[in-house]
Amino acid sequence: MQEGTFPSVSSPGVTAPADKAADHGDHSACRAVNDVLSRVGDKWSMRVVMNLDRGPMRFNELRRAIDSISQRMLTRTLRGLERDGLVSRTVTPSVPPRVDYALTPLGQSLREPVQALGDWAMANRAAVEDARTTFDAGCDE
Amino acid sequence: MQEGTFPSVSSPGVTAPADKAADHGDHSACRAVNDVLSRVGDKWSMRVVMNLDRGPMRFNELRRAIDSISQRMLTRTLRGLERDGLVSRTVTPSVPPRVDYALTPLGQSLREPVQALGDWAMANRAAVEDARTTFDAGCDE
DNA sequence: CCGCATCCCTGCCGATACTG
DNA sequence: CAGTATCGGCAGGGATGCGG
Repeated sequence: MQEGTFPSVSSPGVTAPADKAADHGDHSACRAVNDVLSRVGDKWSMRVVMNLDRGPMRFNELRRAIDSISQRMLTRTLRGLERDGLVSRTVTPSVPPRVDYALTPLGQSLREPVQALGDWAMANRAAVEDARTTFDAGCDE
Repeated sequence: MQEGTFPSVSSPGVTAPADKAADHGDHSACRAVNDVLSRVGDKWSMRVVMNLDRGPMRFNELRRAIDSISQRMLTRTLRGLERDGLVSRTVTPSVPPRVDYALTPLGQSLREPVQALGDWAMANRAAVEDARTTFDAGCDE
C-alpha cells in the first residue's frame, strides 16, 4: 500500500477533465502535502511532538523541557498543533489552572515518518556538512 | 537546546515510564535534525527534489514543471540544495548555455523518508482539515 | 538560456509586560 | 500556572530589470 508517488504538479493546463477515480484533485493534494511539510519544517512543532511522545505534559513542563523556546512560541506552536488535531489540550479548572497537552493518535502516527526523517538527518549529517564546506570553499576561493 | 534527542527508532506501543530520557547533550545532532527539517519544510525544496527524481532537468524545464515558482526562488532553492549536496549542477558551455540539475545519491536517499511523509499527508489530509474546521468553529462560536 | 541584483511587502519570531 | 498583547528586527519570497 505504499505506492506513494507524490501529487506532482506538472499539470500544465488547469481544470483537467475529471474522469479518473484515482485523481482526487491534485492541487488540493499538493497543498495538503506542502502544508504538512511546513508544519514539520516548523522550528518548534516537532520538538514539541517528540517531547509529548513520552506522555502528556503541562505547559511549563514543556517549556522547561524545550527551554530555548519562548512562551509566546510555545503557545503558538501548541495552538497550531491542536488546530491540526495533532495534540489535545485538557484543561483542569483547579486553583492554579492546570492544562495538559498530549499527542492524539494522529499526532503519534505523524511521529513515525518524522522519526524516519530524523534518522536520515542523523545518518547523513556528516555528508551534508561536508558538502557545505566543500561548496563554500569552492565558492569563496 | 539540550533536550531530547531524536535517534531512537520509534518505540512502538511503549507505555512511557514518564521518566526523562537520558540526555546526551548532543546539541550538534539536534541542530542537524532541525536543519534537515527546515529544508524539508522549505516551500520549494521538496517540490524540486520530487521533480528531479524523474531524471535530470534543465533550469527552465524545472521552472515550467513547478510553474508557480519564481525564477529567483528556483535559483535560490537549487543553490541551497546544491550546497547541501542534494543536487548536482552540470554546466555545458554551449551557445545558448545549458545547465542540468540532477539528484545526487544523497538527494535520492532523502527522497524516501520525505515520500513517507508525503504519503502520511495524503492519507491524513482529510483528518487534518476536519480538525481545523472543528477547531476554527469551536473557537469562534 | 541562465542567473544575479534590487525594491518592497509580509509574516515569523524573540523580548517584554500584563491579565485571570 | 497558563495565556494574551504589543513592539521591533529580520528573513522569506514575489516582481522586475540587467548582464553573460
